[in-house]
Amino acid sequence: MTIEEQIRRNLEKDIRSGTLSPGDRLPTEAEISARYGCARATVSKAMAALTADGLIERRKKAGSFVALPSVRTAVLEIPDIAALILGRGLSYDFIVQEQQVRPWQPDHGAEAPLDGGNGLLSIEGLHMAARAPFAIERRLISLAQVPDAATQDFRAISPGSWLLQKLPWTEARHRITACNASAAEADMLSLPRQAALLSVERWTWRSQAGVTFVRLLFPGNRYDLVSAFGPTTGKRA
Amino acid sequence: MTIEEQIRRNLEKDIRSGTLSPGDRLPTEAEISARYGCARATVSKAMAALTADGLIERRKKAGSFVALPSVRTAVLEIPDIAALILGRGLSYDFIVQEQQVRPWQPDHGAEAPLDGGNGLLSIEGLHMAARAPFAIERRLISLAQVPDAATQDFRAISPGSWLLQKLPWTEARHRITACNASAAEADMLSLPRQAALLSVERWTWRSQAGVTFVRLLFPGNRYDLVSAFGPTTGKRA
DNA sequence: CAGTGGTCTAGACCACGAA
DNA sequence: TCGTGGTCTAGACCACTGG
Repeated sequence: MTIEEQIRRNLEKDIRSGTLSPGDRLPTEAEISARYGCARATVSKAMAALTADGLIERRKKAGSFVALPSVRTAVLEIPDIAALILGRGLSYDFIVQEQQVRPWQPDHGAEAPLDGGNGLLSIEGLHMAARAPFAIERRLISLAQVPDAATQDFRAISPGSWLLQKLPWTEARHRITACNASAAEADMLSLPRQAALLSVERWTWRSQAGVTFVRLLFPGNRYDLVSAFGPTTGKRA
Repeated sequence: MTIEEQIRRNLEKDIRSGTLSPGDRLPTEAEISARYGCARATVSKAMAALTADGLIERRKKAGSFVALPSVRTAVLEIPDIAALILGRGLSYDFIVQEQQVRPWQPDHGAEAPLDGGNGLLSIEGLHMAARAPFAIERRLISLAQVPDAATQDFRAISPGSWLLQKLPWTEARHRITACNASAAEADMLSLPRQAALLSVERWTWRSQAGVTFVRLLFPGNRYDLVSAFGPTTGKRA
């Protein structure tokens, strides 16, 4: 256990247990370094980590204080569907039901416009787990950003998996809602009419340019979004 | 702009833009410090930040490499409902519909058992926005962990808000699903039968002890969980 | 074995901002 | 003003692990 880790854990324990309450002042870096018999830089590193985690706030001249948790955050893991299904030991297939190039339309432009210069590839398909329908996918891909998509065969690999390896580092924004299945959607998923669906919408971009938009519809009771987390003040992404 | 920040941003730009691909080797700390004319500790700090953000992986003797993003994460903000509604400029009320102390039962014990030593306080209520129903809340509170809850009047303040200020630093786990409203739930929320509801379940604990479990039911189309985020390898909480 | 990151030191200077 | 955190330096030693 490094000295930095000792300092960080001791302070964190006092904060999480309530020994120190929001607003309480922590010792100065100089005081802590004296107590642990270490350099101030070591203390600084420990407290920087606590700041990054949103546990404390630091103000020059004033000192360090236990933060007031304002917004609770939950870190959801959004796995690639193919990987998720295969990870459960089930066979996976993606069935393309519609695939066509369309000119750009101000469809989902309000939230995060796609780069529509060369048109958009529109794909509708079905994710299958063990030959049974698992989720509906409706996707738009910017051909200006991903020209290769026009000639890619998405029967071999789902658009999500393909884009993930094609553009490894992207940023995204999610919107999660619930909706009732339309007649067609219910049929596709082998669900009763009006069944509750979990809708996950994702806008993805790279270097400020909109790359893809996708809406995934899951049977509401079959797919769980789960998170482990903690409260933060929202400092760190 | 600090030197550390320059180094971090330059590397991050190369990774996000694809100039550097997953698996590519980055320069050593010594090389970078020479190029920027700074101390190695400064480079180390910059690369430690990239590691924390999941952008790179570092192995002794081998070097630093662009990470392969495995799991996509989305950081959802889970606001306090009262704060959320008031923030929209609407009036907020919490209506308690049922409140009783019950002995511990192995209800939700499988996921994260509550500390049931002194029994559990069971609350069912309705969050109201502008006098209209907004969400159903069903909650269990451990009286062993929060004895004051037994005598608290939750007509003045919702259980969620009260617990938030009573136990500022807790940890939680969320589960998000969609379900069809039961007849009673539809009536409570003034929705048609079978309406799709967004269900947010939260287990909260503090210092390894289960504090509370809550299930919130929102009209699926009225409440959006939105996140801003990016891909990570899941290194940092 | 030897290169690499991980950690630490004892100092330094500076910018901020509360008193 | 001057205490505080923010940053940086030029070194050091060590642990790990790939070659």
